[in-house]
Amino acid sequence: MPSDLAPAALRERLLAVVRRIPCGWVATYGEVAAAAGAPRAAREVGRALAALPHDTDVPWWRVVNRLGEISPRAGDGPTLQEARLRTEQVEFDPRGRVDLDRFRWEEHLD
DNA sequence: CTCCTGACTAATA
DNA sequence: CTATTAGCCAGGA
Repeated sequence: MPSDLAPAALRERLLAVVRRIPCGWVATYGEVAAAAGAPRAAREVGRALAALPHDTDVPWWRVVNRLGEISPRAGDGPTLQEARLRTEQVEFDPRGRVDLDRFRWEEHLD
């Protein structure tokens, strides 16, 4: 597998993976990176999502961290992300976490 | 070029 | 459970 992709190309590939996450499912940053062929690019996933325009077609809200939590980011809170996931029938624990055993999207199930 | 930062993870303590 | 350390890698100053 290609491990040395141009940074810009990698970003597009990561976003392409996110676009494939079905409604009602979530994926972790590490999963998205691995599916894109760059298992060490989890941080790049977060950066790519942060740079998305408001009118993007990329379902950025379906990406959570390895614990099933909405990763805290600078600025405004993650309430919008949680609301969008709830709209898709994704459930949250009292701790504010998604049960990855039930809602984690795995590429081979695509 | 170096240095710092971060929507990440993993391993310890 | 929390705290610390380390590895990671693209961007920005």
